[in-house]
Amino acid sequence: MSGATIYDVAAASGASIKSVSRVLNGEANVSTALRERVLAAVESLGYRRNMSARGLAGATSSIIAALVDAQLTIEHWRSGRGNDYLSRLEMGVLMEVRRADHHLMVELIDHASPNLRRDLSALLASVRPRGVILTPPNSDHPIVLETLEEAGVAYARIGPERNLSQGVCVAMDERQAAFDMTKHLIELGHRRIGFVTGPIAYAASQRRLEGFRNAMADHGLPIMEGSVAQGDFTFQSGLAAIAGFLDRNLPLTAVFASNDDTALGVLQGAAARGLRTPQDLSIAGFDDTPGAMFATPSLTTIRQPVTEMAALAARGLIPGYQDKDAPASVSPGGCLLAPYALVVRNSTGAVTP
Amino acid sequence: MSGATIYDVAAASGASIKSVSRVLNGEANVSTALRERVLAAVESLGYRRNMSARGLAGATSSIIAALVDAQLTIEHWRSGRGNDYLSRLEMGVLMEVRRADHHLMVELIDHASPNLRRDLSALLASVRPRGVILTPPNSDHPIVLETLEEAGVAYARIGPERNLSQGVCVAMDERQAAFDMTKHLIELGHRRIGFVTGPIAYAASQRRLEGFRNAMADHGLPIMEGSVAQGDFTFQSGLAAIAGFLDRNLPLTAVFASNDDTALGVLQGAAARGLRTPQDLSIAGFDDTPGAMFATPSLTTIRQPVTEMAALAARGLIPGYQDKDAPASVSPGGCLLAPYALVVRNSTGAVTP
DNA sequence: TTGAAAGCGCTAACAT
DNA sequence: ATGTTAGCGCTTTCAA
Repeated sequence: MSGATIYDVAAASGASIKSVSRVLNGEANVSTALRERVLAAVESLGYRRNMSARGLAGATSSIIAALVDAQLTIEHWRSGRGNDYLSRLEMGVLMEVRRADHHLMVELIDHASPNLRRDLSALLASVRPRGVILTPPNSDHPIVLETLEEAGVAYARIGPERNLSQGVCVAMDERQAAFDMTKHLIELGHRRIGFVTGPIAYAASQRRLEGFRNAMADHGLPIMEGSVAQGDFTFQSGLAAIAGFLDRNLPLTAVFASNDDTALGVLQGAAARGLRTPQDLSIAGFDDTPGAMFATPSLTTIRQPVTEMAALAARGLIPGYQDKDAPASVSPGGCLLAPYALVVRNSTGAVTP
Repeated sequence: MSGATIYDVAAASGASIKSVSRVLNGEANVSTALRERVLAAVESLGYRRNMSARGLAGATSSIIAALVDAQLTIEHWRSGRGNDYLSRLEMGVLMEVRRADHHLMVELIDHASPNLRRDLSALLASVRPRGVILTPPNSDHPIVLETLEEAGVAYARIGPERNLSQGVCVAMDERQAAFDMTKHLIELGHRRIGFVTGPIAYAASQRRLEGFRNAMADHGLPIMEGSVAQGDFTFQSGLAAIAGFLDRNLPLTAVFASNDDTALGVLQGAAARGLRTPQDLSIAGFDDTPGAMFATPSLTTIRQPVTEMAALAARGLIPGYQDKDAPASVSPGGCLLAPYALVVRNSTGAVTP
């Protein structure tokens, strides 16, 4: 039952193992009759291809590896901040992978290690994954990309910054999303809007800032001196940013933070200084992490389509799965674009004069 | 470089492939001289055993599979609640797995599917994992356990309820933790404490309630009529529970919810009715999810050692790794026990008469 | 203590 | 359109 091999299927269906293999892999040149006999045998024997044997005989295994940054992950874990990004990513990969009889493997890689190249190529040699999924900031890591190229392993990059045509590129329109959020605030009557950036190392930080700037410019609004604070995607940096704004008596009516953790920091910092949200200060975030929904007030934010991006990535890595569903839209650079959403909750409101 | 095989290592060290294999697997009967020559060759060639070949030739692969419940996971994802449990679990497995040259695979299984047995045994036949990690409620799922036994695959159960000696059992002392939290509230002067339970399907729900009851009894405190509300681990059920308490004018000074999501619901519901926390109502949770830290006020809770439990589970599944570190404590039932922690934050305070 | 040889269950060339 | 055969890189007998 559980130990049926391709030979058993061949025997039961009166075909050769090669024909069985053809059917299983959806190759051409199989008569309908044979295909059906084979499929029937597969079903009745409960046959499943042995993953190890496939991996050993073929050029790659049936594994999609998510390369997760060790430092970042451990830091997330230590801080108690959680890692919502990772679980949403996995969700997307898992949904695709199961349909194609593939598997998800999670691997930690340390992008700052001096042994990065050695460790990564050892991993690739040992596992020989069908494809690898890279998340920021590894999506743009030169050594990682180089090692992958050398090993001839297919890879998908989520939210990459440069050389968008290298590998499968999947992204969301960060700039447009930040533009939309800023526009949302402006339409609520806000004119003096503060912004808290993300860390410089992340390409997304820059895009989000651009979207903010563009929206302000498009509506003829100036960006006040000192109203753009440098943050680093942490709660702490949100606390620091709002403290800075208030200490300098900037007459802001809204603050747009580059991610939710930061926005939550702004929210708490503002509350600590006696400001009510949204009456005295509207606050917007970016990402739509779980905390956004449960905050008081709940946070207006951009839902980042992590799951959808991961699904597109996985689909792009598994041959024969690209276009089974509606084709995704594509950016000028050639990236597959997943749709974000502006989620309006209770932390933003009309400006009260 | 990346394609070195065991034959290359054998040639470079002047040994047979069997000797190389012996060294790699830490088997006995290898002279020190030979071992060192082999190790040197391994190092200089950058050799790593091919995962697929190992899996094909041996009885099991070098994969630890985390069996994640599909329904639960998809539901978490849909609701935007996040899945902190999963990422903490993976963290623990990943830390152990890399030291033993093993890998983490994440698989979705649907515990409510009529095809559960078939799907699971197909998975096991295909992957042949070194071991499988089960989380609640699958830790006690009879079909899952049966299928695993039949397939002869080792498994670890996290937080199981029954037959604790079956498989590797890993847990925390839920009852004692709930006892400690209740005691914390009592020591702050609270005498009228409400409790919100978890879903009946979870063994932990019952344990936590017992801990609460025991602590109340130990301190000679009665449990007021109607002060134990049925919840289901969701934010909504917290909202409902506090609404129920308040509608019936129960003079509670504190509420202990069975998990953080529920506690956050209680917190928000209480605030909506004009109660300040902790001045008017102290609120305690359980789990220490990311939301607990960022809530306003931040939530007093029990830090569930998910990562540590997962690490113990992984260690228990990889032969030769059991006792490399300090041995874990063991419960009467034979479970490995990971240490929880009472995290006192700002949602609990002394009762104000 | 060491080694030779036989598979594990597939895929991939190469027939037919 | 179908089948034969030779590996893939290990672990596992079995010998020496």
